[in-house]
Amino acid sequence: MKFTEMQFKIIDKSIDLIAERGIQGFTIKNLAAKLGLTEGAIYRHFKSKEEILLSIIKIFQAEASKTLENACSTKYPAMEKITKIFNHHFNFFAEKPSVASVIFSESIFQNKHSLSKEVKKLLNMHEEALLCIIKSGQDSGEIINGKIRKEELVKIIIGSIRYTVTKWRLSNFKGDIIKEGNKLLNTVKYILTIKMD
Amino acid sequence: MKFTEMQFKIIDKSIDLIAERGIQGFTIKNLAAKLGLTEGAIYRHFKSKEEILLSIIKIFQAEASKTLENACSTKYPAMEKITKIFNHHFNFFAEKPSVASVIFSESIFQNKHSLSKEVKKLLNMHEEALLCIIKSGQDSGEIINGKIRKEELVKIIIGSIRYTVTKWRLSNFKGDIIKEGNKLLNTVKYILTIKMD
Amino acid sequence: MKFTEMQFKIIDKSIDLIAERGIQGFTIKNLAAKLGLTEGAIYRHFKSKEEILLSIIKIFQAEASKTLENACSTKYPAMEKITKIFNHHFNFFAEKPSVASVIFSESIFQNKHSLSKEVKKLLNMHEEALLCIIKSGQDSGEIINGKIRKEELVKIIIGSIRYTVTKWRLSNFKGDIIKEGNKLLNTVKYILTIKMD
Amino acid sequence: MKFTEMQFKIIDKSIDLIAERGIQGFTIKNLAAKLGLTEGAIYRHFKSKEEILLSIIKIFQAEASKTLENACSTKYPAMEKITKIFNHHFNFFAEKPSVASVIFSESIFQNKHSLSKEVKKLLNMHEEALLCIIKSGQDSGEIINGKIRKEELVKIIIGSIRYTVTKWRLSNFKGDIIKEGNKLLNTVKYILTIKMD
DNA sequence: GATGAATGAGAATTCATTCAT
DNA sequence: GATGAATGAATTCTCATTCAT
Repeated sequence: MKFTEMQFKIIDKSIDLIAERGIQGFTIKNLAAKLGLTEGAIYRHFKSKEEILLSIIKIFQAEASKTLENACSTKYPAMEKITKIFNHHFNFFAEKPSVASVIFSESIFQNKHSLSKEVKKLLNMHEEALLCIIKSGQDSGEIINGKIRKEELVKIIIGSIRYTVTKWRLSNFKGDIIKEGNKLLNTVKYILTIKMD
Repeated sequence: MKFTEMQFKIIDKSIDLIAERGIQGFTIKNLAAKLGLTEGAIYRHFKSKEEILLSIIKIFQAEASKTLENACSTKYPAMEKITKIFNHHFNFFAEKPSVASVIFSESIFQNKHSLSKEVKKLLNMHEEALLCIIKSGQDSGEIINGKIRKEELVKIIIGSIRYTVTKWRLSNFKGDIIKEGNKLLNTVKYILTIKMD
Repeated sequence: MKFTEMQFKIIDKSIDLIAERGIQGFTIKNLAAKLGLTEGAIYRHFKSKEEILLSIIKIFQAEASKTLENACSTKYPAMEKITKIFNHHFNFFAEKPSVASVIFSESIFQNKHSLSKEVKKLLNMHEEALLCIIKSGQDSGEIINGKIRKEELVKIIIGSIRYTVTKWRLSNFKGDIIKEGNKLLNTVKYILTIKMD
Repeated sequence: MKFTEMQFKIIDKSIDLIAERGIQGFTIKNLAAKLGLTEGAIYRHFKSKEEILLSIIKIFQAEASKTLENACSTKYPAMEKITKIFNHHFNFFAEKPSVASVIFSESIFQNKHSLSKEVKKLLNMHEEALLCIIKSGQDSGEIINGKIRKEELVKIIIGSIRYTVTKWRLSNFKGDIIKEGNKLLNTVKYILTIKMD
């Protein structure tokens, strides 16, 4: 997946546009206006609108794999790894709120099979990374909560992150999302390390 | 908010249609076909497409308020209340998977301010009910986890429910969502009742 | 041309509606709303929308022929007859401004041949009556202006009345149209009676 | 108000279309057919149907101001100016009968406030030019009719022109409108120069 | 690479009219 | 007489895409 500079620009503006006006506002006309181009020009860089959407997901995937790839294999303590993931995500959203608007809106990509397939892949990447981290933490004795299955922990972690960001988005990005992320991180850490009776 | 029989039918088919084909597939033409009517006929029952979407949210709200209204005021134990909410939701989704496709897809309604306003209201209703239940549980000593702020608990509970359902939807409703709900419920119960050190 | 009470009511409201919203706002739906009826009900009284328009012209024609019929045959002085016509018209418009909006808007009826034919008839009725009056006035020596052909006088009289009313309408019926009518009448009288050199 | 060549073409055909079939026949579909284009193509040149109508009036205004602008300021005799105006208008209508169908049909533009506002402006332009000419003629002694107020003279002149053209239009442009215009001009000249007693 | 114009399909909505009740 | 629901055609406008220049 190599993109030209112009393609990156188009993807970027597409994300902004979707964030602002929803999938229904994501039209070639609107996109061209945002880019200061004519509609035809966009087709020099992408052969269809669907390909732009696909590229958005691919970018997200690439971004995610950069962060997650070594998530499990490295030897850092599990808690440190989780902290890193939290920080990375919330910092990223704080910097690019429009991404936050798009990345958790799977319904946007629901239309075409080719798109929703990739969305699922993206979701699974995160799940697997988290699962692996938790497992390694359990193995090392760092995560001592044994009553809760790791699959449930993953649901809770990903779910609460998603919901926190979704709420932030629905409030038009009011409030400090990084602070919110930290609060959530502490809670998650606490849950992961509570002693069994 | 009183709806005629026909309006209910239209709303119902609209939810199905959105579930199947996304908002982009939610066209008056498709809807009319699903209803076995002509396009014009729909406008005798709703004055615009937006009004149909609004009505969907209103129905969700009405449904929610029926379940949540007494959530806090009644004297049942908090755990019982939470169990009830979990059961109600997951049973509902199991019965009407298309609702699950729509209700957590806020981006569908992002287009128009009038719609997103109502979506936020719906979200807040659930938050407030849960907050109230947790608070009452904490007051009664039932929920003994004092280290975690109730706002964080709410995020975790709602977030994990939403994510569980979202995943189920993305898998095309494969698997037993009720069983998934129960597993999640147990985890949540466990988290709520862990002793502090 | 006999109309039932309800038909009169429909015609009346139709004129109002056209006056308010133009021909394009003259829809069965709007008309039904104005009448406090359903759309279907109107078809009990008129078999088509075109028939309503036709009836409007017929009413205008009937009204006109009542005023003009004896215009020429009676023995009153020409000036008195003209005064009467002026007064009658301007009083009528003052009372029913919406008629003023419709009666000089031939383009409204331009659509269908059956309509525009009747409009022409209405116009001719007025022309002939005036022509006849002027001729009788010239014969009796009352109208002494011999340099101007009576056809030109008719154009001037009808044209200036129409224009006066059109301007009044475009100003949203502001100002005293009866006073305007009197000023115009005096001018016309003056023109009709100026001595040749 | 600069128009592209294509915009001019569209405006031109729009005038023709309205002349032929009334505003109710002035549909984008009909217009596109007349232009040999698809409906969508029109929207590359005008952003709405209303904008086309607005442009028609603007063109009329521009045309009028070209003719009227110097109407008063130049030093030619008043009669000559009036003659010029008459000739210009009647020649124009003779050449483009469809314009005659549209320009005096204010009710066509009655629908939208933005349109009727401009129609009034157009009317006022003509009134003011004529008023100014008559005043200058009275000052110079050329127009010696002192008994008739200049406002009434304007009504008579404009009204009779309008009516003459309207009748010609209703007769489907039969007869020689230029000859009609000349007859009217002579009459007007006569009225303007009759001696007071 | 980009523009401007065009296309053809399809969007939401409105319309006059019909008809069973 | 009137209602409410429906129809089918038409309306304005938008869309993704194409292509000559």
